[in-house]
Amino acid sequence: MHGLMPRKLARAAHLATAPRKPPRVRRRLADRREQLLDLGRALFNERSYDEISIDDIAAAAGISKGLLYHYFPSKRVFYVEGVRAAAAHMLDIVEPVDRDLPPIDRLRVGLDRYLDYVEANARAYATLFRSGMGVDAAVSTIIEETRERILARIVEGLGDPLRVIPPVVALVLRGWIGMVESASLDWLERRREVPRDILRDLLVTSAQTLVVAALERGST
Amino acid sequence: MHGLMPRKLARAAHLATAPRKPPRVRRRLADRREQLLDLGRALFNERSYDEISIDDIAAAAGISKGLLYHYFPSKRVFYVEGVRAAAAHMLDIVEPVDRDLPPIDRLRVGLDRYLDYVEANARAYATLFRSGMGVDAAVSTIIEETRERILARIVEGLGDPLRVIPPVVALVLRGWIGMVESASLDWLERRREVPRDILRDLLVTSAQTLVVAALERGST
DNA sequence: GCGCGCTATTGACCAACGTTCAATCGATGC
DNA sequence: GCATCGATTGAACGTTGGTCAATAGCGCGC
Repeated sequence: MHGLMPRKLARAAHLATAPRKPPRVRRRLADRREQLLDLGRALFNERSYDEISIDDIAAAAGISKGLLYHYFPSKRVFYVEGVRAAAAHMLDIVEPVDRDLPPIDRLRVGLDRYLDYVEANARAYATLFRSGMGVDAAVSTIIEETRERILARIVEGLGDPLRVIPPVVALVLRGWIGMVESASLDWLERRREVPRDILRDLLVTSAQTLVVAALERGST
Repeated sequence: MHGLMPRKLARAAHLATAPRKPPRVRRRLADRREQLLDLGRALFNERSYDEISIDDIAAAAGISKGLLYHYFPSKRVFYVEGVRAAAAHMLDIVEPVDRDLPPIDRLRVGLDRYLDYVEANARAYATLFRSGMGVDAAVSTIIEETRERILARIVEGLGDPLRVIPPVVALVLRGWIGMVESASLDWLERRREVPRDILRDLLVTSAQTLVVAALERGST
């Protein structure tokens, strides 16, 4: 597919009749970066990391392969940056829960927002959070940090009764987050069997019960 | 390291004095396959899928690159096959729980075995089960099947009281498995803070509490 | 309005990778 | 000993991630 036309001839043809080469479009740095990240998120939602080539990305973005390396030092970094953006996006959606609500209600509202996100970004959620981990250690780090931030919010919401969180409680809460994640993924495929409200309430009461159980077991 | 000696000379020398070209070693098919899978498991425990090249594997095994394709049709299949073996291995270790024990004890013993496995194969567990998912859809399938088989055993162990498992209970149990997995991974890095027995008991009582809560919420 | 510098953008290039295949060598049965 | 079968090799190929010098669009000073 390469040598159909001798070099000189090709160049001559180009200069003579101008075979409709699409004009260069210049963009601001931040613009392009964001456009590329958005595109990356879209692409990586449909196929996995190594099923998508740099050429695919460049073609889909309508730019040359080399330009990608002007914005990202490597494909890995590009991917990781996309994951980071997605994680931040999720945290943004789940974030703003009224500080005045009682702890349980805060948890319930937070979980509702979380499920909103999961439903709206089903594939993104599944591929980025569940499937992305193997690609790069940095991705695991991002996911762990995201979990830790969620944990921090919950603990903060727990508020008064516990000045210092015993390690057992932290452990159980981390486990609970894992439970939320896998139950959500599961629920995505079985939405017909279990209504969303039930799932949400179940997760809330699970958190309560688990913390209580942990306190009984762990502190004594 | 290759061109120190002109070709013809090298060949002549070979015919004359035999410059110690390592002799071919022939192996039975099953042997080699197993050897290669073991090696793969070892390698993939240390570095991720695309950090390890076919050449690396071949070199580590002391065979030529081409031979790998005599046993496995592709690198992906090779990797997936390794994951499958690891999953089977885990199920084998956790499997044989006395059928006569009361449900709770069965769960406790099973969890103990599970933690045995997790401790013994820490890195393998983390990389294969946590990080492997992104590489191939087949890996996700394997992991899901493994979870489903564990779930089936637990449900079977639940025994009499429930003839038919309500979807809510199944959902919660799947969530619980997710909790076990992430709590285990977490615990691996915090073993000093939380003793193993506490974790195990915590998970057992979690299961109990969760099922009870699910039955209360879901059936009514 | 004009050139000039800055940099976004390109396309050709490279090394490395996964994969294929004809040729070879070793053991095994006759 | 010889033929046969299959394990084993090494060279080759197409594709991929990544590099680089050259180019062309844009904003700035004049």
